[in-house]
Amino acid sequence: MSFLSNYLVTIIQQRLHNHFGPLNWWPADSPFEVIVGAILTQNTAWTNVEQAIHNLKQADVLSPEKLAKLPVNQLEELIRPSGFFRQKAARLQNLAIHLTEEWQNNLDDFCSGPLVAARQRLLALSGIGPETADSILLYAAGRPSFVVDAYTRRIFKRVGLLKGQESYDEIRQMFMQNLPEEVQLYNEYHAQIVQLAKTCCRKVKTFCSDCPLKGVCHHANPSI
DNA sequence: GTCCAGGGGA
DNA sequence: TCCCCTGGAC
Repeated sequence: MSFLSNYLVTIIQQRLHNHFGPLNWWPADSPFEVIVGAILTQNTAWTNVEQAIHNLKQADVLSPEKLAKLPVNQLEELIRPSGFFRQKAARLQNLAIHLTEEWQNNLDDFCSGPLVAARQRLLALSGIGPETADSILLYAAGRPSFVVDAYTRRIFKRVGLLKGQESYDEIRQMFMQNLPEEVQLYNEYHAQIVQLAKTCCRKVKTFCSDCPLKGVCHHANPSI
């Protein structure tokens, strides 16, 4: 990996941290709630997910045992605000049944072992792709697996570090090969990326003049 | 009222 | 490539 990638990946994290301060993700009361949130937030704004999780708490079904037993049409109604509610209800229930039947609801065991193996175990489940798997590993299990999302792609393409055709795993490797393997660093970095994407580095209406990456990013100043 | 943002599967 | 869906912005 080039010196330039290493320099940019590192300095961007520092800039974002200085600008936003520590963000202390993931906002949840338990590891299982993180897992549920990771599935519900697929292709969905977090505000919609909050309502769905609120509904699950109100109904007192936010545990693998209860989600496994809940009639799926009831689950669909509870999570409806998060969108794509039919597929997400099936995904959640499938995961809850898997955890209950194969892992005795022991999330530590489920996410333990070599990182590659734990990641494969997650990816084998229906409805868990790379981003959801890495979110669960990082934010529910506290394991050093960098999360890549649409925001990461957008920001680092604008910065000039990505062309746009890279695969998920290539981008993940770019971060992991250029950063020390620290859970807290991965945790904060992804949170900072999301924060930047929601404030300055939005999809269409950008606010480059307010951006903490001014001077580093091609988008704000194509002459760099 | 229309549009927009946003992962995974087939 | 297309389908799955919502709340919020405009």
